[in-house]
Amino acid sequence: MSRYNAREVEPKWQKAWEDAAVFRATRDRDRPKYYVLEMFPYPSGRIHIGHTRNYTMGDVIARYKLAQGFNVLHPMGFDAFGMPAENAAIENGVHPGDWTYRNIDTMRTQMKPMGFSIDWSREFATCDPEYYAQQQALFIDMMEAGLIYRKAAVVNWDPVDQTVLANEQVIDGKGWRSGAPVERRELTQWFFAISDMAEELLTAIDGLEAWPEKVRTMQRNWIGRSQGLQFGFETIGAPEGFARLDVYTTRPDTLLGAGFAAISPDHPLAKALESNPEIAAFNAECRRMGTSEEELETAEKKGFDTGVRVRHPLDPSWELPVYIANFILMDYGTGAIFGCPAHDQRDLDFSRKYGLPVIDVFKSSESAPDVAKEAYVPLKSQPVTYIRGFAGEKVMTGDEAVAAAVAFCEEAGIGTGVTKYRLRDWGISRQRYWGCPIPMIHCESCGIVPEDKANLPVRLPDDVTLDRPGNPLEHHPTWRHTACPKCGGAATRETDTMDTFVDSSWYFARFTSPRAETPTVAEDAAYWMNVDQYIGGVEHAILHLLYSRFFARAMHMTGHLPAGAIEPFDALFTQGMVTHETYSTRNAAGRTIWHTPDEVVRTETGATLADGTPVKVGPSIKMSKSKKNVVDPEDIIEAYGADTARWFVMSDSPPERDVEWTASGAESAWKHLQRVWRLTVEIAAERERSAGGPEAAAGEEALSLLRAAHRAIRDVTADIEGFSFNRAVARLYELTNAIAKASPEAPGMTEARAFAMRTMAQLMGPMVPHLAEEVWARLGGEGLVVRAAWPVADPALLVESSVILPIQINGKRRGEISVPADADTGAVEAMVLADPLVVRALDGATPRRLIVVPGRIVNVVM
RNA sequence: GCGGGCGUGAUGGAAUGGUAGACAUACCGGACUUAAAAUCCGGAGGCCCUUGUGCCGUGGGGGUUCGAGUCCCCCCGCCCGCACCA
Repeated sequence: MSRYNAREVEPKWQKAWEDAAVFRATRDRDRPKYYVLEMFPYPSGRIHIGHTRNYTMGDVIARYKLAQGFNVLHPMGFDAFGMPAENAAIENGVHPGDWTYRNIDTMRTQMKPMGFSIDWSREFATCDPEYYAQQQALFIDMMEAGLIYRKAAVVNWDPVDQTVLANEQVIDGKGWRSGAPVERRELTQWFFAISDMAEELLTAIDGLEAWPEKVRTMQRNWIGRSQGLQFGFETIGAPEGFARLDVYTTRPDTLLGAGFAAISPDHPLAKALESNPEIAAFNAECRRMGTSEEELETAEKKGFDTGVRVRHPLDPSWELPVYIANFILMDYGTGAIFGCPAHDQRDLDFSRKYGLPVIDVFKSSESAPDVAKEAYVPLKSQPVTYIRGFAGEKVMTGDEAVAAAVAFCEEAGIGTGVTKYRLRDWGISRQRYWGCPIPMIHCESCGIVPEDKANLPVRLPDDVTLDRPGNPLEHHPTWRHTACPKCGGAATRETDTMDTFVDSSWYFARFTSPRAETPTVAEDAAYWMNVDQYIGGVEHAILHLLYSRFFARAMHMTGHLPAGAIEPFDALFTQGMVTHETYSTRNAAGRTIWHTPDEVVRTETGATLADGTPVKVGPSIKMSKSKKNVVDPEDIIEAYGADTARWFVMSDSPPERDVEWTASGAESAWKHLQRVWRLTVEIAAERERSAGGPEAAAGEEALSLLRAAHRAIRDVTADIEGFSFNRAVARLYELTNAIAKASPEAPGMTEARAFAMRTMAQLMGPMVPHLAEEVWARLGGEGLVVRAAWPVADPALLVESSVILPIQINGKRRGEISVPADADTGAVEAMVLADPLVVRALDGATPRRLIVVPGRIVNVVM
């Protein structure tokens, strides 16, 4: 029997799809549209198996919706600006653009044999001048709409390389290349005013019903709306101009538990005190830390007593010390707090360290002892007993107490209730070459003015030197010199480029009219938006998705998107990552050397290199180039074909969960597809033999197979709708087993088997499209299976005549009973009570309860 | 540190609060074969020399319920994000 030859079959059908332009998306008012999008890749070099999994998921949805009669848009592009291209340029002397476009070519070449239903005519890369020209136009429009401004912000500065470092380039407080201790430095930067939309972005989350709850929760927490009290401490011994110290607290109810006040090292008061050399030194030490929140929060808590005192707002005779503390963020609230150690673990740790008092404000109940071993931090919704309250009842919830405290303080003129957000404005300035130039011009007489739109794009120069420190655009000999678009005088260009997150914040809208001379085209955007199904990694749950939601609103405000598209992603699915074990050895210098999976031989006890050197097997983590734990899908395609790779990544693991890659899985996927193929050839031969003969009516066994096929239609459809691809695969295994077990000579079986197998071709088509076409064609399917309408289960073939109910006695399974499917509860109860098993168990007694869950279970409670 | 998630046989996993382990991998046995591969058929959570209408079993401990892998509380472990990685 001939083997299924993926190498021949797959290109054949890919050509057939291309010739028929099956995946070309064009506006068509007569068909409902469906826009499915996977987060586009960064062109890092090669596709890895994680991409394969991601795009196969999108492809299953796209092909399924196509079969359901939708006009499907399924585009692909490249998120092509970013640091790796510059790093490659520095390390290998290649131009970032050459490196990027070469990678894009490689990755496209790797993706095409996968047979994805992508409309490649819409492809673009964000580094294409045609794309970033429109991004610059958007920037100018957003500027005019008041969504962009400039302010000073803190960056990581490498004093040796004279460059700004990304957080990931700061390792243990040192620059990754220079090894020099990183400093914090202030630069004037461009900002998007996303925090102006904080409330809108927060409340609109409620409407995102087809988003995972966890992503909605993360976004809510990120925006971090809090209600609290802002008030001013009267200071004692503070420098000129600091008579008041404003603090913000979300727990004003704990004011009488105050132990100290603390300010950020970046607070103006902290800076004003730097004439004291000790304070200057402390602040400088704090500023040696990186800028990431994680680093600030996990660093050892340190403080410095400034000597300044503040008066407690409720008791002017009560003085509190003011510390500078390294864990206070200048960006949140007022950059100053009061510490309540009894009810905040961090404040407690701090108080212990510096010998500050700990005063309980409330307890869990009237009788609870006064304890201060551990900060008592109950949920704000939980009622507690106040022992040092000053407003409201003795027993109330934290929420009630906060409201009462705010009301009291407003009444007494101590402070005001305010709503604050954790969300900060989005700083987009990057002092790098390989990004979208910010289209602004600095003119001595006109100030900062936008470039004339007619002059867009502001192109990146090709001739740059990346091997010297600093921003390449800044030290390019001519690029920055230009004429002021307003007065025509000599002026200089902005040399900062945009954060690459900007590029990915509107690409989904660009796909609706990718070649237009404007960012979008109204009719196209109105027809195709929103993205009906967006698919991507959960690592983008916050930033990318939040920025995109902001951008969609900004694009609506500036006339580039319709009002209906301000929430651009109707449904979101976050797929898990593909992980793999890591393998490492140490070299003579003790440095860790990583090894790829194909360099390593697994043994029973561990792993070794080919030469027998023992290898340390590390945990299975996200595949990354740096850890070398990557698997190249090309190897699998070469050995087994694209369908095998697609089938494998869809089977076994639920798509939202991480999947650990193992080599054994691919071969079993291939075996299964071979089995489907053998059955197809067998059935095709049976049909040929019986051709022209009288058609036998379907007997009981054939009917049973038809029933199995219809159950598969019902279940696979539900599983695809619910993103349970692994279950859909299991259902298809069951159908294969049913077809294989059916006796070919049973009456009517030839056609029943052919029907079941054609159904299988349709149901597995979204996952293994090439094999599906081949099966479909061999068994008399009409046209291309990719164009065939999705099958519909016949309800008459789904009903069973009887069901088997397990019988529980006191919650433990003791037996089962077969009852007619249409028996009502009373009839089932009677049958259960008459069952010998139950009679014996009851031994003449009357059951206390009899629970019948129709179609599921019976529980007899004695 | 903060926010979010996950934890089920040897393995990947299945299970609207209702028969735990579907389906698959690996494994064991059988058929076919000179043999092997491939293929086909079958077995299988653990325990007991009590084989039963038995007991135990979904990271650990507690709770709600007629009934908990699923809901609630506490704990442990792992993973993701933390604003200049994409």
